[in-house]
Amino acid sequence: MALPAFLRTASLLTIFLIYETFVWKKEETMKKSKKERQELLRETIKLTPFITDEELAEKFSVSVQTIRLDRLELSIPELRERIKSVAETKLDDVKALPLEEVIGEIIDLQLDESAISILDIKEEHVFSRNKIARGHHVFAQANSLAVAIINDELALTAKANIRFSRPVRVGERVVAKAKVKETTQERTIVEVNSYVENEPVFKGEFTMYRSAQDTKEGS
Amino acid sequence: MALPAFLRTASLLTIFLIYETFVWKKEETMKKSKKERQELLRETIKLTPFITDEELAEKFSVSVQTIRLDRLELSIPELRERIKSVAETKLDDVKALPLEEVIGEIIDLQLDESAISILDIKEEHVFSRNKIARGHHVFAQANSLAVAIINDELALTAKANIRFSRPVRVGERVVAKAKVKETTQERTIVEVNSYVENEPVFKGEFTMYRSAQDTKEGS
DNA sequence: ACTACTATTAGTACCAGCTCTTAATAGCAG
DNA sequence: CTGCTATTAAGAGCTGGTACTAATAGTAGT
Repeated sequence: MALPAFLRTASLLTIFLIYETFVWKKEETMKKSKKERQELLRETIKLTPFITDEELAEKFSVSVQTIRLDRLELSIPELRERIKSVAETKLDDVKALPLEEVIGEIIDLQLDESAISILDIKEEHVFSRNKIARGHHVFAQANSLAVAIINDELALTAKANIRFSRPVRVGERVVAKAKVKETTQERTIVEVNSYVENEPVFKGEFTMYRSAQDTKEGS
Repeated sequence: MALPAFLRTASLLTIFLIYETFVWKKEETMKKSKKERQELLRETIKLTPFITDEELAEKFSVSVQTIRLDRLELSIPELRERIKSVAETKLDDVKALPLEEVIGEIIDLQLDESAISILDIKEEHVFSRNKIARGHHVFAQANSLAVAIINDELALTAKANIRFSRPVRVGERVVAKAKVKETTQERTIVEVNSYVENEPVFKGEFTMYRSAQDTKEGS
């Protein structure tokens, strides 16, 4: 993962968890020692990189200057640089091919035509009992692909008709191939077929609503 | 596709290609008309969003002010805003990752009869652009419930027919109610209806294979 | 030729969010 | 009481802008 240095050691999961919560309580009333504060500072910026010195100062109940001194000592770049490097790794990712809101890695994308993504089934995708992938992961890969293929501001899944033709096991690589079957003004029908080594495992027809900013449901 | 507006119509591949190349020749010697220039400007920023007005001014051999007027007319945000929105979609990616085991909290379970689960839609479930939940989360909740209701060692989703009837937004609580409709030796048909405050948002019919230790696919 | 209008350019004041530097102050340990 | 660290403050300067006013050039219409 091409993450910038100030983010690199954070668990991605944690990032989002805390990023989400975002309820910035001041770090207690008691003042921390310099070391403690700097450690927390480092964590804080790692978790919520888009935070100004001023906000940090308030959070830790110290002056802005202290925060800047801390950043200097910890070699943490300023906000705008942090934003920029996040944005840059984003562009990197575009190069590397994996895409946004997508489960699975998109390896080919012809907008409004066809797309291919792969998903490696790992332990976290399967039932521990039998090592068979939970269906919703395979569905999510296909659904994500159906969303990604739509070259429009908004794409929402309205309907889907799916069939799992054989179980997928841990270690297997699912290749999903999406093809646009039909396009009307408002909706697009996308067919997704998923395979493990050329053997079909999943087939789905997705009716996607496009653009119309508030129509049906979301994916 | 959660790309910022100023990027939205560009091919991702193209973005990086040109971004990479980055050899900025001045746009000819001849001055273009306003319309031509603005069109090129829009393209240029789409392809290389990290470009300052000054650089653009040089590229088009006009003054910085003209570039700013153009951006104003074209509603293209300033550099720092552009960088920021690219960075934000990057954080979306991080946020979008988790899709755990059992989705939703099961609050009632009558094996082989009915079941209810709730899922609170949080930031990580939605598209940041419009705060609408990604379909696969709503699907996953229903599918998980369909699996849980089966009183057997193994339950795999074989087929599903689903429909999203209205978008679910962040902050809303989805209540999924599952009911067993039909049971034969090998398979069970489960109907799941999901609501937000009694308003239907999702409906699905799941055909589940039970027990038969290796039949169909996984959920 | 005069007027109207568009496009372009210039200049000023202001902003966020910094960096860099100098300097003052508080608190504590030896 | 001295020396040291930590903290805070104050000020200049930077980048990449926004917002606004105003001057100028060129072209078209009458």
